Amino acid sequence: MKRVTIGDVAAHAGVSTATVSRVLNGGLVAESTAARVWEAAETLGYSPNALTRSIFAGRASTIGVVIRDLSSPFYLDLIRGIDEVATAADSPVLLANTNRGADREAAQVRAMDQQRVRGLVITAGETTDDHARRMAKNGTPCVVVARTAAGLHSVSLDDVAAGRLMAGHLAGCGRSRVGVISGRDRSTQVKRAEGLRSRLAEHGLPQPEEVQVGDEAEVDEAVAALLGRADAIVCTTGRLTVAVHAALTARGLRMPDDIGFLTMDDFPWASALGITVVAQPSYEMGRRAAEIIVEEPGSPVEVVFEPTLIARGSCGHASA
Amino acid sequence: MKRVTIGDVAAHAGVSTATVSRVLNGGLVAESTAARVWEAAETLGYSPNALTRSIFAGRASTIGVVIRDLSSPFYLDLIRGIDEVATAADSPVLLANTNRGADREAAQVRAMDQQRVRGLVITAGETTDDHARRMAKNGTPCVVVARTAAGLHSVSLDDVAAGRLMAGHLAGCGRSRVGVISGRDRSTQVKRAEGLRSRLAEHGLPQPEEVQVGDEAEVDEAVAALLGRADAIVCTTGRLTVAVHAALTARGLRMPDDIGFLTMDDFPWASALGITVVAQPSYEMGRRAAEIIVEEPGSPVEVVFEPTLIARGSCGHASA
DNA sequence: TAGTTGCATGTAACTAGTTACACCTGCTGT
DNA sequence: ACAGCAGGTGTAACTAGTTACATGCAACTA
Repeated sequence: MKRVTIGDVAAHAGVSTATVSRVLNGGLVAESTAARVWEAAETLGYSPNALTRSIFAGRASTIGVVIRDLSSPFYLDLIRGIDEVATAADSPVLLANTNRGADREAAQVRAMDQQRVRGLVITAGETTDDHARRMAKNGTPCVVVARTAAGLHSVSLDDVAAGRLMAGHLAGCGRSRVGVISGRDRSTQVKRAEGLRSRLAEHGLPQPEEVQVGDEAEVDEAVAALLGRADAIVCTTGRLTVAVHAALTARGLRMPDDIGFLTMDDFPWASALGITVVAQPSYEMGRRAAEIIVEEPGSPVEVVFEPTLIARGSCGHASA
Repeated sequence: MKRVTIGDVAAHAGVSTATVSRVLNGGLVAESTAARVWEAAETLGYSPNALTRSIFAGRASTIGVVIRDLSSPFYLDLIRGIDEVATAADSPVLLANTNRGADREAAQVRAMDQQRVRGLVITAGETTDDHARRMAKNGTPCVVVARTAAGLHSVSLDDVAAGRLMAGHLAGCGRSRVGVISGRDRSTQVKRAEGLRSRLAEHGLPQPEEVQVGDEAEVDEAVAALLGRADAIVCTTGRLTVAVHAALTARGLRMPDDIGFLTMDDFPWASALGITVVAQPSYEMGRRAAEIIVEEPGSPVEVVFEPTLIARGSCGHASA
């Protein structure tokens, strides 16, 4: 039950702990001694304590990730990207889900700080930015994902461009009365709606009607409010795609004939369902966020990714 | 840049580090002293080092999770369940993805051991069991998910029952020639096929034809090999559902009329697509696994969950 | 042969906390 | 008046490692 320590290995090999440490970390040691130490470590089943190493190094090897919403496909791919880079850098990923609770977000960021993570990827509201900036000042690189934040690294999407892509496609498909269902959170949603509006205006189309929705439960009502007055429903957040799609099909509406449907974020089944989406390169964004942490640039880096439209017909087909 | 330590707080409040520690952890301290310490901690922006605490406690507060396949919906829900319980127990989750590489699995389990995780949830092949048992002997509760393992805790599905559920539904829908597409891995697949075969036999139906598939790329070929000889395709692993479904629809086959389709693991879009599945309670399984770690039972616990059939018509409808 | 060099190793101080123990008050009981 | 006790606090040893520095010893040089 008692853990094997470096001292046990040292005693077994008949050397000091300093020598064992040197063998493990590649210092100057005679080959015969090294062999004895390796053998002792092997027979005792020694597993070096990463925590102790970290306290000496001043920080842990782990990369922290605070996730708003573990069930969203966007965040899942983001984590995959982060994990990929982290594993390559020998950094385990410390994950914390917040379920979009502001208090829980703050608590998790604080917890990550206490764990002395090597760096932190944050997908949380602005409330956590102050703490993140304090961490950054202490030498912990913090990367905000899906929006920008003054004084912090960020990896985000050109949300205005995403909105404009959507509007361009809608116009190309001959849709003129657009109903928008958007999430209640932050800047992302505002910018996408902004891009949508500006480009619709450029096409001489009327401004869209917009309904903000907190969670899945409110979606059906929102759809009901828009139907009749719209020939296309746009959903500006990927996490509501299932719910909006369900609300439409539950009414017997067929896409694209009865109604156009356009949403954010690609997902595995979009192709099978023929749903047109504006995709973000979520996996790449995760990779980039983790890379920033590994590289530790001196001044704030702002990476903006471009969205892509993947046309699959749920909104009709654009005329060239 | 230099981190605030307990010593700094102590100096600022004019007390010893022991007193600060007592204030933070609720020892015997005069109220006036405590107030001075809290104030000092506040003004200096003190954030206690969880690593140092852990090394004293002998282990970290984190719960490790080794995941085979981050893109599978089953594992995602599992993580959500684990995270939920872990957060309630003030334990961050240390996540490691292995992409189904045996060497990477072993390396990640070893890494978790070195991080001195409080407990470990493993969804990996049998190769890692030896190391897990060694960890268990050292006092780290290890829970194997999706299969059982001698001497270790486990949370799994009654896979034979899952196979039998599938066979029962197929028989009820009047399907007689069953083609099975299964993953190449471990016992899970074997048991599901076993359950399937036994119950098909009980119904007097011919034994199914089975094709094992390594990854998505091989699915189309497997489907091609089964078509014509089967009136229903069964997929015994959720991670191939998208690929099998795509292979079927790519051939213009409609479900359930042209071919029956039945697969494992529920997912958000199954309902929209009308796909009949045998579901595992993945979120609950994650919760249970984490609970075992928090409770630390003395002897190995084996929890087996029951699968549920969710009929949605992709295989036809069972007659009563 | 004495001095220099350099490899191999041990000693001890360090990381940032926790905690057993000793100590000093000040109050109560006899 | 003095022992006894309890509350409050500091000292120092402890966790499991890393590393700067000192030392020992052999080989090589002068």
